[in-house]
Amino acid sequence: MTPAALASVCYCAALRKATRRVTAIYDRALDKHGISLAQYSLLRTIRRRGPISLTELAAVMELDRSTIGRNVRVVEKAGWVRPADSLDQREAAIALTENGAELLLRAYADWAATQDAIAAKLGAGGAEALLEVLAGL
Amino acid sequence: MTPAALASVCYCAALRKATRRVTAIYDRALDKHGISLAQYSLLRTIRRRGPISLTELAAVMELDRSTIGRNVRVVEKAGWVRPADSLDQREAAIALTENGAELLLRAYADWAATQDAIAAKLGAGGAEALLEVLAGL
DNA sequence: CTAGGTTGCGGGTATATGCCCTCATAATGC
DNA sequence: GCATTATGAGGGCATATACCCGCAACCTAG
Repeated sequence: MTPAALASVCYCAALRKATRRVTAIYDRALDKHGISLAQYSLLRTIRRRGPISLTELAAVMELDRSTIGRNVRVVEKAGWVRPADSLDQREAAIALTENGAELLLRAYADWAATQDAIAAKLGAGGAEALLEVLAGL
Repeated sequence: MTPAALASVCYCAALRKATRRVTAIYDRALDKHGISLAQYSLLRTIRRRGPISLTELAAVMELDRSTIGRNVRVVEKAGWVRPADSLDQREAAIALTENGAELLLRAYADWAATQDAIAAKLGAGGAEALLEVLAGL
């Protein structure tokens, strides 16, 4: 049997299914703050990388530039992100607002609790192992 | 340090990023057949589960019913899927067409090669381990 | 200092995804 | 047998995602 025949389960389909499942868990935990996991992740990245251009943000998050543009538009409309100054007139640099920073603080406990729940489900060492495997993909 | 503080990397964000990356790899491999990984996976499930209702298909794939409805509409328009008979008048049962079955056969080699490439990247035992971990999520 | 290439974004288009509401059909209780 | 409940789809709405194209601003050769 070839390896592929052995693995009749598609790695990609399995990844996608697990991602949907896990995303739903985080989304439910963050729902009371009016934010999705994708948005929480976006804001966290913006907080860490300070004022940042859309292109650089896209590179960091490995998302298409246009995707970043649209996603940022949503959190900007919500008041969590604002345009930031930039020397390059082409650049649309953005930064976290006070409201955005406060939201991240408010939501942190729920995010962390979910992290712990996932880690517990993965068992001892499983969480680190998962992150390592995912990073290798 | 709490477990959450240790794991400053969000499991969900890591999963989502890896899934985007891997999906892009499969999508590129399947592109010459005019099909995406998501569609390939959908067709494969329809082939295996024979004529099936949208609700059952949604349950099997763990997707929202409305999502399945839309995704099926796309592959149906492409001629890979057709409506099937059903006793329940409410049900929209569907089945693979000849074209759909042939497409799956044509695309198989490229899918399998991608599977092997991913397995190689994961190393010995890594692939099985990944599937096991994902199934546990 | 201008011409041409480069880079940064936005918009158009399409799929993928989920939630909610509505409608039609089935099943069930009385 | 009819009223109520349950089930199956579909449509509206919103976000997430990618690709391509065009425009504007930069930058660099000459």
